[in-house]
Amino acid sequence: MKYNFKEIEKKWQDKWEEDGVFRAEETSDKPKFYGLVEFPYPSGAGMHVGHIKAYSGLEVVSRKRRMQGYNVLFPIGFDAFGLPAENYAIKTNQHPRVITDKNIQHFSEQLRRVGFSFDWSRVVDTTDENYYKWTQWIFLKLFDHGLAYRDKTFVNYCPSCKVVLSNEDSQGGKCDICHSDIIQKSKEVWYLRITEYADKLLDGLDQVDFPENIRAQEENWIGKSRGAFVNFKIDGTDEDLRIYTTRPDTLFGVTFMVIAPEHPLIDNNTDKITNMDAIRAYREECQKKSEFERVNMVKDKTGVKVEGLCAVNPVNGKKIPLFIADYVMMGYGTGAIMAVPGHDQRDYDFAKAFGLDIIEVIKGGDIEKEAYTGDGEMVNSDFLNGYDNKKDSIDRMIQYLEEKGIGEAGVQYKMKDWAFNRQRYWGEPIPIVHCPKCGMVGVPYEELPLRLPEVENFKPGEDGESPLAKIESFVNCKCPKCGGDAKRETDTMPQWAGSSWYFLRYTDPHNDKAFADPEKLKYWLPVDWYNGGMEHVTRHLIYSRFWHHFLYDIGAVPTYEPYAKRTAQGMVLGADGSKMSKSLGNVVDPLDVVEEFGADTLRTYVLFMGDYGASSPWNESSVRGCKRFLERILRLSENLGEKDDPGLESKLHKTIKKVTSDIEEMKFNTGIASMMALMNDFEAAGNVGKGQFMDFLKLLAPFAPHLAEEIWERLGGEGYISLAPWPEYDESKTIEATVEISVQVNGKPRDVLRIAVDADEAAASAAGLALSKVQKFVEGKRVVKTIYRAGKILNFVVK
RNA sequence: GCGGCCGUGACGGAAUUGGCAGACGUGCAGGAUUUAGGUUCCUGUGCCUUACAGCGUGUGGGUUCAAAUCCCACCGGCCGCACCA
Repeated sequence: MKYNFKEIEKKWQDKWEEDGVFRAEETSDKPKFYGLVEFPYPSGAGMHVGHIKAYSGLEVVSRKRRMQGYNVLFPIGFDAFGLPAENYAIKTNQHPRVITDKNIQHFSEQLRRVGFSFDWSRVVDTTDENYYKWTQWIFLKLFDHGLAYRDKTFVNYCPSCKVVLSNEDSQGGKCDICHSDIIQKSKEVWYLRITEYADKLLDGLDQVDFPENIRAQEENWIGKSRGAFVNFKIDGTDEDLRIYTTRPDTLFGVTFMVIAPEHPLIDNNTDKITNMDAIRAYREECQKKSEFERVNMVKDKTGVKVEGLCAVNPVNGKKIPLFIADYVMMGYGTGAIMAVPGHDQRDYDFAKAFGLDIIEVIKGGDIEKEAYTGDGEMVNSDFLNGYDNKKDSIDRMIQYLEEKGIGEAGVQYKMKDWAFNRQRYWGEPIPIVHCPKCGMVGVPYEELPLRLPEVENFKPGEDGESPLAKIESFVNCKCPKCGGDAKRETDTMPQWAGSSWYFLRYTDPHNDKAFADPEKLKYWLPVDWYNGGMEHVTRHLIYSRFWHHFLYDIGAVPTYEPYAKRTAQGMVLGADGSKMSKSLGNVVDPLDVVEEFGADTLRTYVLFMGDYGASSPWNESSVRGCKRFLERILRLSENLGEKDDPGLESKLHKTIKKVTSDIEEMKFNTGIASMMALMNDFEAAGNVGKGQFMDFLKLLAPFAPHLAEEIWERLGGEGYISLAPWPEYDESKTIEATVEISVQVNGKPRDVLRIAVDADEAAASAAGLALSKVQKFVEGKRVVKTIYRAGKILNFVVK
């Protein structure tokens, strides 16, 4: 019979839907499995084959777990707030709601046609007011606990999108949405105090199963360092210049100090500084430079000496010059450093450029040539002389600083507080009222959701002002506290708000009394396995862990960490090996593949194409190869024997074992390969039993479920194969009675020997020596040693 | 600079407690069936060879009976962060 995948796929998708086959059970005695994939942003472009690969991994795991008797929650939803929909709305003069609904519908249809086993009764949409009500609720909780605040500082601003971006959203100085250059702008915006959770976010990594690269990337992003704060006196003033250093051991090597161009020390001492003109000129230069040149990472050190002020090294009373330079950032530490040119390459470069002293305080390098950043014995360092810099000197120095009251141990983080705002329409309104009398007041919880008002024009204001600011009926309100006239906050939340807690909502998506029933949270959490993209590690993943830790602290969720295990899929590249993009014209539309080859082929191919965690290029011939595999299965199903072939028994059991473990390890490619190999054996044997074949079919079911259901039904299988018990393997049957082992002479393979797995050395050795190909190399020589590993190898060492 | 990782046929990729390198798929070559084939089936396919042998996992060393796998040095590539004090 012809492989009519269109008919088969439609038929089973409809049946699954009708019977609610993939609905998670509310109460169950089964063990639970919560598998989570990153819900998509429903763009106008529709789904990408990358989405298919991203979801197929846990799709297969979830299907297998169902067959293994788990109560599985495998949900899907839509992260639908965001700029693309809004920009499209502006362009086409439609409401973002209309566009978003259309896109969600389109995405849902595509996902259904691939046959994903999502529980469609639990779909969440972050733009639904019944959902964002709770996003606002969590924000208010953060606000009530002092973790949401406003501050006027320099912010990352995208002039093209006209929005303020967080550090996470402007990595590399580029806007994450449109890739324009980011500029620094002084503006008062909302922040979430994620830095308060830096240590908890680090500690939590010890409780979860994250791969090393993800863990390292998060640690790196949080960027914790240990060191000391030291106060340097500014000569002739009563001001202290406070610095942070990770190298208090080198304090005797300080020969100058550098502060960031924006450092307030300058503005506080304009009367004493004698070269303010030069300093102002340099400050301007730096502001202009930051956009273009900082991306290119200029190595040349520039700066200006601050004339009229000088600093005093607190450990030896030496007067040292002070500079402003843009290699020191206002945003890290205290915006000021002690410069140790002998042992820091940047300070060294600066010292060379400005002709400053370089003192060696650690032996081991040649400071005539370059800074020595290694470890060694202290010199020129008074009470530290002779000690090891690392082992003893850091602690001794910190102790000294603390005793004298001139400094103390401290830690710093690279991570900054989360700039939490967008000056746009299509986002959750921030539920805060600005009252002239009471200050910032949260919208009362019972008044949530604070709905997005209808507006005529979604365009943002020229100076980064939200479109909501123009809606007087929205802006003007009464203060919830005092009842007086007040104004609403008009910024909306960033894209990442809704996704920071969506996995909680899936446990109880229709609850209108709470974001989820505590009992249901207790049952389903933590997410057992979360798969998503590497690009979200320093954004969504860290943000949602932060929210979850906070919710845990206020008793709103039962687990400290939200995700027990995290994995990441690799990208699907274009056939030319480059990233799929419209401009390169190498984009593959998953629906085209479904039309031409079928959903089962697509699903099998995206998992077969390579290592799941790695990127690999699309290859249509290989897609065809996967389809051939499925066709062969269908053909063989029409030609089965009633009795099982005993010769295939061990091959079948080996394959069951392999596929069972490969799915858990996300080694889908080798799992599929082993099923292909079994099919080859089946065809070669020619008399596969129906029972054997049906076991094989169950292995196939998570990958190609439509075809598996169809054949299952034709063969008289009971119920849905999707819910049939996963085949068990018998360990004893995976071991064949005889094996082929390599027979080597001096480590070189010379022949193979079929022998009983448990043959002893004497028997193996005798049989091995009898082989003519082995004889040839042993003849006339003396066997000095025989190495035999049962079932693996036989090696004769001869002389 | 810091952190994570990789280097295997024409291609995607297997093989990692060290034990027959190249599973599986693609591609290619030859053959069969077919009016025809982006069908199906069979055979072959790391390199050099008629064969035997020899050589082969980025390069050079090392450990070992045995190395794609472990160690050292180097070369090349990918990803993330980055003048982070």
